[in-house]
Amino acid sequence: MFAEVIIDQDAKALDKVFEYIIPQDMDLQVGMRVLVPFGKRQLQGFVIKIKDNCDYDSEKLKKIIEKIEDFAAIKGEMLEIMNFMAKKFHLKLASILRLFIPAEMREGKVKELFETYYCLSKNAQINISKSAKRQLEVIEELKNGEKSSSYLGDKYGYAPLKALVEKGYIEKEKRETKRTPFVIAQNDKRVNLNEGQLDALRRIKEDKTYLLHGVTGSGKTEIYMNLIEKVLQNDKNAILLVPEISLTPQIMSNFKSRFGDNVALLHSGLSAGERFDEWKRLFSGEARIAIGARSAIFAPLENLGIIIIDEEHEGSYISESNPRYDTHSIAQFRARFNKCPLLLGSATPSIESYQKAKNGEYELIELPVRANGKSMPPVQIVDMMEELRRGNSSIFSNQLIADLANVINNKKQAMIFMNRRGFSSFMRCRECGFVAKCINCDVSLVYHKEDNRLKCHYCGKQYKVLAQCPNCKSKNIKYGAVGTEQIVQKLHEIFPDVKILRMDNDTTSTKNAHQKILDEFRNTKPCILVGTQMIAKGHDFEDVVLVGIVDGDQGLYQTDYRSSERTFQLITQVAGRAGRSESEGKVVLQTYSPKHYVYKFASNYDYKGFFRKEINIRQTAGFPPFTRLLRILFSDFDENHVRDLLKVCYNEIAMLKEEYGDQIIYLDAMKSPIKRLQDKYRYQIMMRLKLEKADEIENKCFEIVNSASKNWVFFEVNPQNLS
DNA sequence: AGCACGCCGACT
DNA sequence: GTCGGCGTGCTC
Repeated sequence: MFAEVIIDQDAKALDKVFEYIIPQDMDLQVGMRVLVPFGKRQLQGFVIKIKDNCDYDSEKLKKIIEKIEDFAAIKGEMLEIMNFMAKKFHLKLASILRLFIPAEMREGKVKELFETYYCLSKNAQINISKSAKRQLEVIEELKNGEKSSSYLGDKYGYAPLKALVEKGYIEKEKRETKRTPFVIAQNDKRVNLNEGQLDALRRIKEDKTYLLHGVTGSGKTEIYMNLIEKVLQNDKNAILLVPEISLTPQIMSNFKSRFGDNVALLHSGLSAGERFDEWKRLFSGEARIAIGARSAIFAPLENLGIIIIDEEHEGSYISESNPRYDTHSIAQFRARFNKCPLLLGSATPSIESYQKAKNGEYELIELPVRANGKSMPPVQIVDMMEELRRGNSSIFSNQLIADLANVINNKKQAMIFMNRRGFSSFMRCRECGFVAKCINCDVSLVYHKEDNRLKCHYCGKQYKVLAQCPNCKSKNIKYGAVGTEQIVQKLHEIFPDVKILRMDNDTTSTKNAHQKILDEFRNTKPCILVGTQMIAKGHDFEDVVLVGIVDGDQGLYQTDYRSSERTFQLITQVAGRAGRSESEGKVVLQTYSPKHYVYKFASNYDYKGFFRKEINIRQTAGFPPFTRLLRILFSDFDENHVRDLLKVCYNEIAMLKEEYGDQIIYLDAMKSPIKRLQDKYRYQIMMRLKLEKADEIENKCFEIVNSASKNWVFFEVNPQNLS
């Protein structure tokens, strides 16, 4: 018998099947990891197939040395996923397989942690002299149940333990320790579902994809819990994906208290060991619900009864580094493989998903009202251009300051939101609000400090920096953005006696910083919390009565076709933080483009209106979901080398135009916006394709690039942000 | 990836 | 003459 093996090395040259002889006495299964001779070395590999005959020269075949584990770490379904991903995302097989098992296993340090426990021996006549005080104390302690050796040793010393064992009064037990991450379990508070929720529950049962469009606070989580409960009752398993940023202790403990040890939590706070333990609990069937960020889609569960992606519009579901994949398609694949529902939930679905729901590709379920019956807080749009004209050139409008003062007087709380993502910034006229855009692409130009130029990230066209506004001739032109730090500082000047907390990437780098800031905020009144996107997620603070969005435009001119969509999503989400309880809430939205359609729809919480407008624009401008953007990234230490390779590939791809004509809407080669990263020079080919032949063209491009380059080249479809 | 083979320059 | 540089090619 022969085995097809993928060598566990992340190199292009090894990205193929190698065949080996299976020794007579070895009972090998597909999906097992093995040690194989490879040239002069011994390497680890994954068995992906077992067969009777071999395709390679049988003289040259070598024997598998040994199995690494006695079980198949990669289950059958995962191999299917591997093939799917390799085709769809153009990835190396080994790099996909590595996603399926915890890092802990791969390093070759599969350490099962054992801990010794002590318990009282059954029917032993205990007779200890009064002088052995410690021993008596140990016996007392053990009457309440078993205790770990480390605990007892620490408390009483090891000598008494040893003595008790020798006398046969207590017994040792070695047990594998499950480092199940500690979560504070709350009471499992069950809520009565409203009619909308019940209807959703009834409908979600078939082998298809559902889009649950439920306004903020409409009780989506409760639906998820009920669906998962039903799945467990049917002896099936479930995966729930949440954005990393939403994996707060509150959310986790909600699920823990509802489902107990059935839940395996996979989040970034876990140590490698903890992650491995949770993986094992899923693998063995001990845990049947995987909850985690995007990589939890690879949970080693079989017989899935449902897959849920919460906040489906979140960009973090797309992996933008190393193995680049998008979670939606993998979830889709697994759901179809298991013939179970895939549920996408969001208050602000992505344009792509909503379009699919409109097409009938997904089934749309709507929850138009909040579970508590309350309406969303009113949004007041403040025209910052008008403020400027009135002589207020600070970052805060008079309105926002007045509202903040009011909050402080009433000993309530406020959140100030700063949308600052990415490192690039656009150019804007301070007088008239003009923003420089590319003539070809109608996206905002990015200001590049190092060569003092404006560039279009979609077509690569460069422009001279403007000294004067072409619209109003003003010279008051601004580049760059305000940061959270600056906001905190300015607020301090205005409200010197008020506690102001900051929460962003800088202040939450340490392990529990996140929680600490939130706890402090919860217990301080009045208080202002200033932060980035991370304050926008699922934290309910009863006394937050004001949400201020300092610069709504930050996201709007982020130079990509999704910027309006993201801005809408963000405003809706941030607004949802205000007035969660009895107190009335309010949102103040500052903008330099008060007439922009995003603000009109967002301030009315009109998702459908926004969708109609946005989908129209996408269609007219030829952006996804009506086209496919393709980015091929080349990088190498040797700049001449990348440039040559780029040229060769570009020329060959350009020839595809003969064959495909206007199917290729746009094609160009350029430097990548980040020209050098980790000492490697980066160049890219950008393409925009019509959908009909997009797969075909993409595959041909891959073939061209793959055969021209000895290194791996990265393909990205509809990239989130270009760098 | 990593290891050998191989074909060029400069050293005891 | 030989030692060692790294370019190229192979690993079932």
